[in-house]
Amino acid sequence: MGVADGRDEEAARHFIEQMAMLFADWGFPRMSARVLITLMAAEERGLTAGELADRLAASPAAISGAVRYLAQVGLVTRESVLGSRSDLYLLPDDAWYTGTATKQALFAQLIAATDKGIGPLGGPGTKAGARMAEMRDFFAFAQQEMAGVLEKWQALRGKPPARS
Amino acid sequence: MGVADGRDEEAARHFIEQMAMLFADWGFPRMSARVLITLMAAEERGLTAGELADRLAASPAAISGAVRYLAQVGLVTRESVLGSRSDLYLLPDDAWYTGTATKQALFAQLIAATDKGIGPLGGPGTKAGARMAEMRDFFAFAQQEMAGVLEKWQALRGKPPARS
DNA sequence: CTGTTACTTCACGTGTTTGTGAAGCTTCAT
DNA sequence: ATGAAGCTTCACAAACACGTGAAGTAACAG
Repeated sequence: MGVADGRDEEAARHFIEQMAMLFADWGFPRMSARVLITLMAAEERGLTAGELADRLAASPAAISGAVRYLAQVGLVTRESVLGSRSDLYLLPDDAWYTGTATKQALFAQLIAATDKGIGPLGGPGTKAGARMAEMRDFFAFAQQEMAGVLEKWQALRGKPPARS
Repeated sequence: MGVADGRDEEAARHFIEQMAMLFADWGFPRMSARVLITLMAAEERGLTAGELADRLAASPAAISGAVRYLAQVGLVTRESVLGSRSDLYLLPDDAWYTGTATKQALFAQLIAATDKGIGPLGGPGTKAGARMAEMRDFFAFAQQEMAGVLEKWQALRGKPPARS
């Protein structure tokens, strides 16, 4: 096959920017999103900060900040290269799992907050209280189900390969 | 029962602001989030724009904008009151279902974009292409599972009540 | 030890998002 | 008709996030 087996740098750039902006809508800082997608779109195993700056035509400062955020939420890993001061940044294998799991924390916050609100609103007997209780239940349900979905995915895709 | 059966306006206010900001993190415009939670926390069946402006100490303009957004994404309904120029804004019964379903559209966009990217990156045979393909599969899987979760919720909670 | 490379941190300029005040419409009351 | 209440729209001001340039710091090379 292989109609499209030469990489089209021009199109790749455009694609990266598109995807990155989609992730930005999803809540990522813009440059972090760009770095994330650039790593994903790289043939290399990982990229250095300098390479990222090059490919994105961005300042080292911007890369630094972007990478810090990504590392914090576990979507990027640092690997120091011997004999060079450049670290290599790479995506963890379970990037999507991690990314989604991170969102789970927000759910937990929401559930906890909702629960605390029922009292001040007059208790579960009031309309307001009842609405809050239902919301809490919905999100608790969703959270639990999501966890199940992630497990299912790992079972389907995450396990089989395991090649060294 | 009834330890907390008087509504504590002070605490309620604080709670509303807290929750609203959580929803804002989730992607809502701030004022829209506040309106949403205020409606949820109200004993009344619905509130007018004026009442919302009062309770939130915000300008009518802000309410107007906030409500427009919420109506657009289906999280609020307008009901005109006879003999008054004020419309009543209320939450649809399936607010959470709707809200979550709305997010599904973003997933679809992401999946489509990812799929389009595989070609420019050199096809599914390349590392980059393979990564994109896996990402597409992950989100497609998640999307499908989420739909199942919503159905399950409706079966559990949505159906039973149906009191007039 | 000195120089160079590569990243990080800091202070600033820019653009976007938010909410306000004022003016304009529309609908009900007189 | 005329008045008035209630939204909505518009133009602007404040707050914030973003990314750049310049200065600082650390690590390897000679």
